[in-house]
Amino acid sequence: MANLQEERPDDGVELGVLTDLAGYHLRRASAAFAADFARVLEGTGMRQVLFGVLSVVAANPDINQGMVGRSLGIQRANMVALINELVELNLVEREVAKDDRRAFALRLSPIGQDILAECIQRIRAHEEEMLSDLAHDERGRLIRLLMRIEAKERS
Amino acid sequence: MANLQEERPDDGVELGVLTDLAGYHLRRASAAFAADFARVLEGTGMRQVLFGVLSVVAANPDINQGMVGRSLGIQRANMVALINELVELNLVEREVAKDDRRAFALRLSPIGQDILAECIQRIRAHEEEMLSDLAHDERGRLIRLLMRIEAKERS
DNA sequence: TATTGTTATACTCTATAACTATA
DNA sequence: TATAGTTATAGAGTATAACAATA
Repeated sequence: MANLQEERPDDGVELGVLTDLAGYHLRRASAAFAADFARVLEGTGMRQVLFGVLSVVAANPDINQGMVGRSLGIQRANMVALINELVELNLVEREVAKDDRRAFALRLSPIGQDILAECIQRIRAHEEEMLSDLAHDERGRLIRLLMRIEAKERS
Repeated sequence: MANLQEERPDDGVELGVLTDLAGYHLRRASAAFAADFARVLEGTGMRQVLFGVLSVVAANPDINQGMVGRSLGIQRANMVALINELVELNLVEREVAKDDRRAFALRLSPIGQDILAECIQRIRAHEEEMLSDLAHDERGRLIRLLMRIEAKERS
């Protein structure tokens, strides 16, 4: 890994060992993305996590909370408030599952589909902006590298 | 030997539009890193953020809180408790700055230097583990890509 | 006036344990 | 016994506004 130490865009402040730690840069890049994300979704009532839930529910009609949570790395307990929020916003419909009366079957409402579509449009523009310095093949390469790191997670 | 880790709890669940969003994968990869990080630093009393502060203070003796915060993207107000914590742990020494009586000059204590060294050792091993699937040139490429995204952040 | 550190505050995200009702 | 959803709770991280001392 060639000398990253020489690339120091900060105001004279050295980052020390952080400079060449992937974990640090992952954190900062992720935070940079998230900070702008809030601005991008302003007015839609959506947040990063809620959008994630909408996306998974849209792609898996009648999925239940637990499975949504597991796919996104969200605890069962923390899913409750998120789903309540989406139901109260009339974005998600929640019915007792026909095959398992403990579970809820989740679906997007028509409004939920509209909101999701609107968010997707904004988010695609946001990605375009954040990744504008990266060539097209670099973007794909980045995502593939990130997926290999995600796969390393231990439960 | 069968690999038990192979069992993915989100089997069959589609992520929808998230699948090819860099922001999503950034978030998940960053979370994967952070989750293991806590385990790696267990017993040292350190956390991701505290380690970041130690690293910057070590690299910039007599730096003040505000500059540390700015370099790491931490608000002034939130730096207070972090520095207090490090001072109470006897890892950081805090003196009124000679050239500016509003500010504190921060330095690592001898113990702080030891703890930092210990953390660096563990973190390097952690990085090695998390990035074991990536070739050496891929790791450098990943960090460079991430730095270009960080640079996109708006203040 | 601007800046350094500070307090107070609030919201989100995350993590755990214990409960209920079904399976 | 195990699982789906729930409640309660607590700890972090993050964000803003306002203040005192100093520049």
